[in-house]
Amino acid sequence: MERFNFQAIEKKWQSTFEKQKLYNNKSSKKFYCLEMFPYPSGKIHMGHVRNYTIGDVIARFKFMNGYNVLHPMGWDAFGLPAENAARENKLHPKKWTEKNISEMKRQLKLMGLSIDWDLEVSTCDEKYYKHQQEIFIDFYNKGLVKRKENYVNWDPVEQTVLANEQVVNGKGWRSGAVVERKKLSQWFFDITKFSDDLLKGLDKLNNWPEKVKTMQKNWIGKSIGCEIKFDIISEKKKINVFTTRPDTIFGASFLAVSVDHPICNEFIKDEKYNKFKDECLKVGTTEEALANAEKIGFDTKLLAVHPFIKGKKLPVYVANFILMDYGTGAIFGCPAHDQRDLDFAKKYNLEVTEVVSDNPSILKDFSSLTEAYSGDGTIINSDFLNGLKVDEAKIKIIKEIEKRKIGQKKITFRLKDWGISRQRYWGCPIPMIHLEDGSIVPVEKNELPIKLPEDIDLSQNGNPLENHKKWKNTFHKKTGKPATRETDTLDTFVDSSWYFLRFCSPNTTKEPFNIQKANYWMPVDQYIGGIEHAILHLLYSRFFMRALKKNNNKINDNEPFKGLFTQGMVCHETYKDQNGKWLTPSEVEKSSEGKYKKISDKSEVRVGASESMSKSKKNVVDPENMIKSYGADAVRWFILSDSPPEKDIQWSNQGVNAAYKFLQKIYNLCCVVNERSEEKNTLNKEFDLKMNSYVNKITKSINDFNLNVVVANVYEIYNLFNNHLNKEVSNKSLKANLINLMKILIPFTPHIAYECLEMLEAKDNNSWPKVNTKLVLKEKINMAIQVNGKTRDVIEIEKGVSQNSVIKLCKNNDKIKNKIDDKSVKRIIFVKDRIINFIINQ
RNA sequence: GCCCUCGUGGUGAAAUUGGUAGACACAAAGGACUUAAAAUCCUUGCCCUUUUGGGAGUGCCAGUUCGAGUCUGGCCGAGGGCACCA
Repeated sequence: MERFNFQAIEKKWQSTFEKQKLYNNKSSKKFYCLEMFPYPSGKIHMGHVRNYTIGDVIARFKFMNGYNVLHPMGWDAFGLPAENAARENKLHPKKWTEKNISEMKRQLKLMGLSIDWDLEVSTCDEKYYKHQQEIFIDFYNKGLVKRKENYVNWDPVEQTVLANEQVVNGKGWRSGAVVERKKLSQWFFDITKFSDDLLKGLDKLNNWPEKVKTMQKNWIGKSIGCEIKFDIISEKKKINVFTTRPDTIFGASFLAVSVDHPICNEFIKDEKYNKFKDECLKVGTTEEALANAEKIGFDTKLLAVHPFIKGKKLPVYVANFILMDYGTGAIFGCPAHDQRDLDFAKKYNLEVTEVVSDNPSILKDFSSLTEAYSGDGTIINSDFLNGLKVDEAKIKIIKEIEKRKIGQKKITFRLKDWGISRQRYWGCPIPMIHLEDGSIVPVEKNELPIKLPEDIDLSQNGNPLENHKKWKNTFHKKTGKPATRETDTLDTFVDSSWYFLRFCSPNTTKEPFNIQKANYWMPVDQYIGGIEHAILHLLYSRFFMRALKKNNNKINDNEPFKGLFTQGMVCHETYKDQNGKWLTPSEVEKSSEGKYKKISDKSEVRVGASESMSKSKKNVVDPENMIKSYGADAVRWFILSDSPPEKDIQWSNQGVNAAYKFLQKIYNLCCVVNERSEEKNTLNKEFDLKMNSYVNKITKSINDFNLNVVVANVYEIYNLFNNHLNKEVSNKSLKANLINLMKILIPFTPHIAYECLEMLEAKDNNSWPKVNTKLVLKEKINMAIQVNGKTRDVIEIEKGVSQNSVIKLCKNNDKIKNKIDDKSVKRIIFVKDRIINFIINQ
């Protein structure tokens, strides 16, 4: 028995993997396998290991099945941490990033991935961002870039603008500083132009998780309704209201507007109003706070005229639950059929009129009810709408509103334009210049790239580009007039919105990507990454494809990712010492009694819940250490076993150790079979049949991403071999099947698999074992024999055995025959290859 | 508050989509080998019975069915998402 020396073997095969390309020159079928590229933070973590292992399984599997596989890797290399690190360590962001990239690349290579490193791209490389600037100018020329003055979330620590989605509980998602509101001129991509198309496109993405599609649908938030203009009594003003329930107009009892609504301008000096406004702000903007907040309002004393009920006047309130940036910033309140309106009406003693009923003969009494009725039903108390269903009433009332010219049908989206300006140094410069006359124009394309200056001063606050006068001051090439550069850089989500296209032709210098190559490789067949990018990154990339296609109609696709898989997180138990300080797993050991102790002083350790690995809780394990101790194959094998890839997984040393032991056993099995010489052959057929069945199952499981089931099946195959080693199976059959097992292992544990295949002198190692469909038909199956639905025995029979033959078998079966004499059997249920159930009188 | 997802042994989980519940693995207990330990291998794992057997059992309650982890209704619990979206 030889010891499997993983260190030597992994080193040996990794040099092969580096040269290996997953392109089958025979094949015209393509497969683009992509994992979300990492931010070069310094070292890889277990989340990367899981992500890239899953991707590697798919890439190698598809290659072995005859596809041309594109499997690239790159770096999402711009971003704030580089600037923070630069300030802390006095290391230039570029140097810091380059150092991290080379370190992480070295670590990734230790994993034995089938990455084609010739395709590597880095977003902070001017060869990459040059083309991004080109794309920006193209979008600008197509009218997809806007400049808007807008309130922004200003992070006082980072001195930068945050996207809405980067504000968590009113604080910056990275800095944690309380975010301020500030008005700035910003660049925007006109993503809302594509709202409807982005929504419709989701329906065609059959290989996306439903969860992600639902999140995007909610984010885009299409609602169909109408606008209605209300006249204000004794003033010339009108209030324009948006509603999705125009059918409830006869139940309206008040109007409510946002505190930011223009009509509020006349109250700016009103003490009561300002008090109310402060009250609204105090509640905060977080959703949770608002949900628990009481509905409050400010009575403007204005009265609006009900457009359909003669003489009816509606009080106008300013209410804390109305937002200016959705719809028109004003609503009409129909308390009977909207919960918030009902809460509000009860507080201010407003009228509640029921206008939709699920049972018109029994009217609801909303003076005692606390729940609004928002379901379907028949319209009542509503003049010409009476008797209609909700949907019919909506159509009729909108027609009437349009006829009277007091409003019109309107579709609203919640999706907002994508603000792309960042007041930061370490990002892609926006290729625009400001002329003295105030106009802003793009630079000439032949001036690109607009490079980031390297001599910058990071010790000052604010944007280093703003402070760099030499870089900032320039000339307009056409007119020779002095100009200043735009000092905003692009949001890093822009960088990651087209990198998958660049991978198709990473070295082309003429254009962002070669269209023929992009049309061949795109869309990405399988994209794999974390659920945290469910909305932004994926939505922005979908927008980019559409915008690029608008710019160049030779592009075939408008969806970048045909298949999406979101893997779960890697978790670990948490440890605290006696003083409540977090401990890393490497500081803790398990004693022989099963108790956890601190290694340094043997004091007791409190074990906490398993949570996703984070630096703050110290429950992290270093992938490189693990690879050093157990080998890359064992780490890969363990991270794929036990839990389904989409669920969280718990990292444990016991688990990875078990994986390590199993690979050792696999290696020993190969040694044993390789040295065995005797020829026996009575059981070959049965053995071949079983192996064939496993190959069939595993092939299906990989296609369905049930990788943990594959691992379980491989354990079963190992047990099968172990059981047959001493039986009469010829070594020829054992060896042939063992070669197939090793081929199955290539995507999972490539080093040991190739090593064993070499030992077994296997040929054609790049093809996946073929399933013999004729043998699948001959497989034996276990059939349950039930009496009154209870399983009484299980028999092994061949596939396709008829009902009569099975009944015969049952009548001869010792456990069954005395239970099923002809008189008592009432009915027989027979499902071929599954089950037979005898229903008997009791 | 709204939306989505999920509840199976001590643990991670399987279950051919309505057909043998708990595959496979981790942990545990017992045993074999060993002077010993490690490594390795075997056995066990709810209740009743000495065994053969029999019974209960997939969060809870009901229903559909010859048959329910899977379908339906109601309840309870956990996790995730959210921009009070009119």
